Amino acid sequence: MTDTIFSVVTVDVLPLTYDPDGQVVRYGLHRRPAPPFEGELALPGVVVHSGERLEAAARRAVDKLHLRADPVALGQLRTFDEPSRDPRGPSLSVAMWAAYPSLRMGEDTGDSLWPEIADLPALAFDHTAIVATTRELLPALLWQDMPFTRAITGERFTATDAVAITRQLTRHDVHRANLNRALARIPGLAQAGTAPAAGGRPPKVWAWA
Amino acid sequence: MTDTIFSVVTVDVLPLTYDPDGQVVRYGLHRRPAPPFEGELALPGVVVHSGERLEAAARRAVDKLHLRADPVALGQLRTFDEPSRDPRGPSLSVAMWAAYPSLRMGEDTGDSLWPEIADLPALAFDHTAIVATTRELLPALLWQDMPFTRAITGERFTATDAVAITRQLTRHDVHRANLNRALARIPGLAQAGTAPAAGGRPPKVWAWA
DNA sequence: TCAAAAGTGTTGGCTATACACCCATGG
DNA sequence: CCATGGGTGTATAGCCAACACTTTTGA
Repeated sequence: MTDTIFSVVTVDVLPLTYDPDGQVVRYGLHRRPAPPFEGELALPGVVVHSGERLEAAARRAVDKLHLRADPVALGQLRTFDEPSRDPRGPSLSVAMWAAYPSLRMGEDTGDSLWPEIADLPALAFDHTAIVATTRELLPALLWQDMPFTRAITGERFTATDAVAITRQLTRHDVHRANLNRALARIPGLAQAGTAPAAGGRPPKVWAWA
Repeated sequence: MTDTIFSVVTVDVLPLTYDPDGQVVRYGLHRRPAPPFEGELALPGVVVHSGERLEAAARRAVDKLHLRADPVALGQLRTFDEPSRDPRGPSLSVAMWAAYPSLRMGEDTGDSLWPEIADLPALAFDHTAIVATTRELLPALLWQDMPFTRAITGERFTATDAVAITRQLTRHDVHRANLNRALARIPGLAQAGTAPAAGGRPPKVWAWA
């Protein structure tokens, strides 16, 4: 083996989900069961097998979260190449997003951890930097990349959900009225009645075609 | 060697340059000197060494163009993972852009080929698809990603150059007046007199800080 | 009937677009 | 002094942010 010619490539996944109860966008972590960084928090990642598709590797990676649910959609973010990112030796890491249907925290999430997207604890490897960098890419995807958006929102969502998702991913406020008008211009999105509300006017429901 | 754990990773580079004489944006190709695809046109690419930075690999790759000039700036585009993209076996390819100062065609380009960005001949490997996909990412970089933009335009450029670059990268028309106003709002860009013209009013010169 | 939550309407400002017109140069 | 190419000004439309106001529900 000419060891300079073969590389270790990992896929590190940013699992995302929107929790409509708390109206919070969260990302998934697990505690590493083995060295290096045993016991520390990390994004789910695997070494990519030769010939394996990145999406297939990402699906293997998220198995580490031990969820019953599967990601609805996956996509590429960017590739990290800092040679010292893994103490075991040089590796490349392709960062990908994986959007899940809404998960009931605790009940559906097992031993995985789901901090809010605004929170960033210290993580294993260079995962703190990966989260910091890649979550800045998400505003460009929301309401622009439809597979991503549709997977995050789910098939039906209220205008209030849309406001919450937008505010958390873009980190600045949106006005409900203006967002509703923006949603009306998105092809494939249509109004579908209203949703029951707790103590207020029932919000508009948007549904994907 | 556990052959499923190590991957072949290549960097394939989209070398870009703006030719102010013809006012054309071009990308660089070379004829492959060896199998596979011997004699066919291809993007310059190399196998990434273990522990090598992607930018370093990209700089090695563009050596295949045999240019005297070096790229002014480089950046990542996306990663291609189709397993059959190379007949020698599965590999990943990280596509990167590399922006060159303006090159006099023929004189500065040696045996490399520089088609206009709108042209896409049949290329070796999956390079036709790589060019087709990645050139769609360039409109998002122009006038947004300053290292990219500055490297493409060079330190000084006329308003006419700006129109030509924009039209070719975005594939739709811009009006000179409006583009000039947009440029005026870009931090770091300032007017710097005018350039000699051939048979018309001398165009405004823009210069980077 | 009130508070809470959300929809609707309206305004002002900004940006984009298109066009008309004016200006500087070379021949 | 004319053709050429480029700058400048302006009108219009569209979009966006902000805010006031109205509507719908549950208590």
